[in-house]
Amino acid sequence: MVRKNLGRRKVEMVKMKNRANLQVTFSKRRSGLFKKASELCTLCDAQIVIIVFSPSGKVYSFGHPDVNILVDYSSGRVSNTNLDDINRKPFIQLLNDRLTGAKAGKENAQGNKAMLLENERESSNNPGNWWRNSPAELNLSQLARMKDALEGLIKEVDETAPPSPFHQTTLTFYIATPTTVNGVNVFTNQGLFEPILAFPFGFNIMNRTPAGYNHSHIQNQEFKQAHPHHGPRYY
Amino acid sequence: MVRKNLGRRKVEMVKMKNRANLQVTFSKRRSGLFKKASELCTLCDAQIVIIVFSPSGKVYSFGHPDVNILVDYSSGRVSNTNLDDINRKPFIQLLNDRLTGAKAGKENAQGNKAMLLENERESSNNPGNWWRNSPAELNLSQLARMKDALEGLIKEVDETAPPSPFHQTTLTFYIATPTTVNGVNVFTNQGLFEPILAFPFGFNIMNRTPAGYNHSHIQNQEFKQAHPHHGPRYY
DNA sequence: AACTATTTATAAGA
DNA sequence: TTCTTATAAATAGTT
Repeated sequence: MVRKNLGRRKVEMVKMKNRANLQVTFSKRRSGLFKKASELCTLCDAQIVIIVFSPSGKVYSFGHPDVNILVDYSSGRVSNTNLDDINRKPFIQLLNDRLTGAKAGKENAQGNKAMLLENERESSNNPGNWWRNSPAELNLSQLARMKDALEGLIKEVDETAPPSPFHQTTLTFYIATPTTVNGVNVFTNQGLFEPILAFPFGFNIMNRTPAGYNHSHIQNQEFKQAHPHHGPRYY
Repeated sequence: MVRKNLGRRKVEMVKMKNRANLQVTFSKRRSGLFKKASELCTLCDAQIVIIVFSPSGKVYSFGHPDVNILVDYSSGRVSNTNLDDINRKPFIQLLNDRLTGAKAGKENAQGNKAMLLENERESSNNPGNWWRNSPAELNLSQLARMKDALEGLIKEVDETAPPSPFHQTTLTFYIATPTTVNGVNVFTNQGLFEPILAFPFGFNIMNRTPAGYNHSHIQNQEFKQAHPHHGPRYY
């Protein structure tokens, strides 16, 4: 009987020449890498961050429990893995607080940021705070509002922060993309709009799959028309 | 004939209960993860950063071409992958310049940092600048000096930087560990002492395998006596 | 750290 | 892309 298929073949560890093959291999192996990371997190209770730049400059990331861990360790106490430790309120949480305050102010026309910050814990349980819900619950309108909120936060930070070699005006936000690839839950970012890094990293927020939407959604013609700014590749 | 070995067995995707098993699985799979990343870099010309926190709080990292890429992208132009772009001199390079100057000043008792900074390019070719050599060429005495230099840099940054919510006084440095695990060249960090992140990240530099030394070296009794600050596990 | 029987990943081809 | 298949590679449990 004749073999239909030669099967997997050994591949030499050098840069692939065939561009089409390289693209497909990149995609498969990136997926495999993230799956391995996911398994390591699950089996061994590890916390992992991965950032991958494709040769064409696209950015892919994996984070568990979420990419915010990079910042949560800013206290210098790596061994402290208790993310709920209130004494270790990280930089990013402060940013998110401000975003919460700013956004709530807009929404409710109350505008008292200080008060809203104090009430942060309560307000996070407020159903009006849609941006704290799971990504799957967001619709396109909400995404647009979230983008506004993020841009407002970036502007606010720019205007507030003093000049310093340590300060950069660009903040990068990562919108969690709970995508399922090959039936595997690969991306484990739980946050809704967690920055990858507090330090500027700079890729365009709108080149990501919006939270709550996966690849299939984006392939949808209706989505494409509503979101022409989205490029051809999303995760 | 009797089987010597039951072979690999399927494992349920939940946190492992047995602590000893978890530790060995963590080690094996982390190694595998880094190998996969290394292959993806080689085959597809990708650039990857991985940071892994073990459940016990230890930190392991992988970076190709080096972890500095996180900072090199601070210009916000992710698509520009040309690390040699002289117009995009990153934050970390500035830090390294200062370290170069400070160290050279100490070494040569000349102390004119500004001048040394201007001469940075030349001086990097100076055989006296041992810290620019490949990690394999470093000995323990040099490592100790490097540690001093790094600590000096951190102090200098602390004293110079203005207070800001964006500034933290802790800088974290990663000493490249060109370790070979199971015959696989897993760590590809080329830099000698590249920070993982410009943003504070804070794990103790001396909990890493010193550059130029691998696991076997560290197991050595002589090394242990010279470096009691090194914990039981090094990569 | 080594050993194998297995599971898992994946290169090609469709 | 996504599916299939045969093979390469990773690894769980053992020693």
